[in-house]
Amino acid sequence: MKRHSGARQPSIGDVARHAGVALGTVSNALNNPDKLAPSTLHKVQAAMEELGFVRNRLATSLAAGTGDLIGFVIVDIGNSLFVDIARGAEHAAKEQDFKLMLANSDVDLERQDAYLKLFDESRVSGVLLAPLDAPLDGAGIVRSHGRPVVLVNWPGQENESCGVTVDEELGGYLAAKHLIEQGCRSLLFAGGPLGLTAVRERLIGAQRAIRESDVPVRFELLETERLTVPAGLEVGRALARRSTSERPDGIFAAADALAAGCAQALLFAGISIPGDVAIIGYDDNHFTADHVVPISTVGQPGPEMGRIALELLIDEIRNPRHRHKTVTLQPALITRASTARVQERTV
Amino acid sequence: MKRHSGARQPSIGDVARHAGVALGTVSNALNNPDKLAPSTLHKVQAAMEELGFVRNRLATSLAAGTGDLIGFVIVDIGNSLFVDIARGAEHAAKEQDFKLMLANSDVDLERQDAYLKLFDESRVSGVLLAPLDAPLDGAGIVRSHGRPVVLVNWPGQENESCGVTVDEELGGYLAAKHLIEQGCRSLLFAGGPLGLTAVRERLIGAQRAIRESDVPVRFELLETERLTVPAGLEVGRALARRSTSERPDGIFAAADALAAGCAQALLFAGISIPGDVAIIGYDDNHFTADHVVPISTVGQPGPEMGRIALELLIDEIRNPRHRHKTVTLQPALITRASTARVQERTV
DNA sequence: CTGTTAGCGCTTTCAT
DNA sequence: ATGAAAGCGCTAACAG
Repeated sequence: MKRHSGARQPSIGDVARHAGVALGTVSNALNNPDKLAPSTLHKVQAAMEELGFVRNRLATSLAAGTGDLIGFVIVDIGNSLFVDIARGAEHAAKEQDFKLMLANSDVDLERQDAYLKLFDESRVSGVLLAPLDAPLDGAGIVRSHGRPVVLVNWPGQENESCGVTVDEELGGYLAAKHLIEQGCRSLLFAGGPLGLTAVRERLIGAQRAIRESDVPVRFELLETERLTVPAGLEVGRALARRSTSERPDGIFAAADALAAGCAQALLFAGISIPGDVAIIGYDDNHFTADHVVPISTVGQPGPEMGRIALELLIDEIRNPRHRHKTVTLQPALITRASTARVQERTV
Repeated sequence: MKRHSGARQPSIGDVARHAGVALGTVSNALNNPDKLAPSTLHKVQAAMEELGFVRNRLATSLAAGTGDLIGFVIVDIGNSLFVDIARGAEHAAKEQDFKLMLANSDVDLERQDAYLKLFDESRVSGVLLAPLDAPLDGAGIVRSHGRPVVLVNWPGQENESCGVTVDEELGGYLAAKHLIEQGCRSLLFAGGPLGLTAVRERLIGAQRAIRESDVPVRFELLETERLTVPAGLEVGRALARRSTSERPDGIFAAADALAAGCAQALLFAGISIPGDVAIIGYDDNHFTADHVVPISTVGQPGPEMGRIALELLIDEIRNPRHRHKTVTLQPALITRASTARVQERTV
């Protein structure tokens, strides 16, 4: 392994010369190794080793007209759901011999579009997009014309692309139903802004659970500005100030961070969880399990979302008779101490 | 914006024909727009728009021999420190007109090397590497021969590459000193495995703080198998079983997750924090601030690490007289409720 | 500004 | 297996 400081990197031509074979043979050693006699193959590989040959993917993909790269534009790399999705996608990519490159749009539509364009220009075989809760009929998708795109955590676009989603309404339903089953009779839904599709759907699910309940359940909606710990603290403090009778006995926070903040404020005020009030979050972020009072939540199958999204993408890449579809996965209720109430259900 | 389903994507040749200009003029429109008359520039841009032209970076970089791509291989995309670093790097990259692509090695040396190779083959201008705490003299660095590499959260290699690190020893010192100043006289250092460089350095810093203390402080080392919440729970439970006199009054956990688990177990056992025992973590992971008892910690300047690393990398790319160096940043003590003890310092 | 051309490193095909 | 050659889409340099 020699040092070629400053010099041009060796090409397959150099390798061919060094190994005393034809240029085409080196190309074959790279792409159709079994079409070569073992001895020549070895000779070529030895030459590559000695020269420190590094294949040039730019030239390879340009000449071949195809590649094995997949780009994944992620809204928020700080969110454990998307990290889980990325892991699942990477696993699946590896199995199909595709390489996965990530780009973080950081909840910024402009950067999302910029990265979509980058992947488009890089002639990736396909792109995975975990989009913002914002219109993607703009430059983003348009730019990707002709290139397969699969939406993750977002429904596919009619005749345009596949999508993988989780049934948010069901998640909301499960959470609220669980609270009711644990004996809660006065529910508070905290979350927002309601402009967010996911929040709205979770709310709708919760309301359905209440409608379908065979015991009467009071319901209250508290819209928050954000889905963060500080927002949750605010909710918790506000509730702590209420009289016991006016306080809900079950809280469904639309996100774990919100639930965590809320729980913290309530505990601080001496209100017991789940004794006085049960609380459940959403997303199964890693920290909920590690809370003093482990918080119940609704988990999304991140790794599976990533895996399925990638499989849909590869099908679109390889299968000429590919048909777009949206796969909807089911969230799972994860019960922990924060909702472990004695059953108070009336007889 | 027409659909070219299935058809070849338009090239600059197509654009030239469509706009009625020379091929070279289109190339200029892309690379030296100011060398064109505004009217022709417009004509070309209009043609691009109409044809849905997407520049081919493969061809561009291949022909030009250079590009504007930087690859970042991250050990653990689930760790908020690295996410912060990535954010800082992305910011800096944007300012210098470089594009940042991410790859997650997921704490796997094999995948780390695979991605380094991928970037190498993709002829990126440079690569940022947040490496495993494992030898990188192997395929990893070797593969990257000739291509600038900057190590993040790891010291640069002698005459090989730059690095950006944080003074872990200082962090350990600050944490232990803080506990002592808060009145702790019996310290426990929990963390491990001690094979991890960072853990070892934090430990050494803590021991120095004790040596330098002008009051006698007892010290105990408890090596853990991992730096996780479950490991912390175990530590906490073990401590809870001890008699009060044998229990330390200050705990320095080498990582936040460890501290969180430990705090949880202690609180569960009815031991007060910081009343009976103060506790401090390390890393400033987002969840420490959101604990019931907000946990003190030592924070690393993630975004700045990323920014500096990228600047070092760009200097190496552009400046022929570049000299390798390792920049060491300072961690910051972040005090919260978990160490807010009444000063018990003897007179 | 035009028109042309060599060449980036590779794939692919063809005849030998 | 070889050797030659066209072409992928672009840059860069040239004469006009």
